[in-house]
Amino acid sequence: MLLIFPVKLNPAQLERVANLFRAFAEPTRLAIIQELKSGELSVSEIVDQLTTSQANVSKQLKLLYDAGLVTRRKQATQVLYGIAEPMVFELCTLVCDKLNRDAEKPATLKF
Amino acid sequence: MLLIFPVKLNPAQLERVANLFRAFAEPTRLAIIQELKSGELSVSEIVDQLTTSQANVSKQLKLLYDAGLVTRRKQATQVLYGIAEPMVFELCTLVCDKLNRDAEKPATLKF
DNA sequence: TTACTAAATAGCCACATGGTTATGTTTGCA
DNA sequence: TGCAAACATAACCATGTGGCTATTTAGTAA
Repeated sequence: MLLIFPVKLNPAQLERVANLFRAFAEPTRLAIIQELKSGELSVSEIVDQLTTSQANVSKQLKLLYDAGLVTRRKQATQVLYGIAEPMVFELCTLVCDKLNRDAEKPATLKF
Repeated sequence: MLLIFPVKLNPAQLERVANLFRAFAEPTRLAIIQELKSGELSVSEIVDQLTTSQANVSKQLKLLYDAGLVTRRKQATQVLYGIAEPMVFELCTLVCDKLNRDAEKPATLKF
């Protein structure tokens, strides 16, 4: 049952696609992804870089993990997380490029 | 102020990126995008293809329009919408590819 | 004008979820 | 044992929003 976008996806398939996009649809999770860009980090290392609680970071990491976007690896008392899919960066780059194109257009064009 | 993902985005920039992803994070909006894949459609043509109300389709189209993802063009009494960004298809393709890769792995791998 | 169609908007509700605080659970070390 | 550190989880709250129905607005035709 291949999911090929040029072909119409059924509701269940659309739901799965939407769920994956939803993982990227929160600033905190994007911030976590950014931190993991240069390699694995422990939960507390991530917490130190963000401005939210440890509980929230763990919660969002679980969501990213369940979505298959990050890897999880125990090392002594720590848990190291990393990016599981290079696709993650492609997605973010595409979106950033789009936002940059928009920013180049003068907003006052509409009169 | 270029948004380059390899560089750390500030909170406001992350918010903008998240907002764009959020536009893709609902099955109904993805279904609309799917319908527009092969070209412009009027609102009622879209409504005919989906299983939701005209009011909801208009609402979601406005959201997509505000996000800069679709174009809007009046023609007589109708309003034609189309895809504004080829990037839209690239994003959906990347996500579908990822889901396909996941589907190929036997789910019973975890024991 | 009146009537009809197309689309947008308003108001409302139910649900999902990001964030918090508090508590568990596991591991390493004194 | 006991304690502390690192994460995970639970319970809760406030907010956002997808969807609905009802209404409004705009364009067309009679």
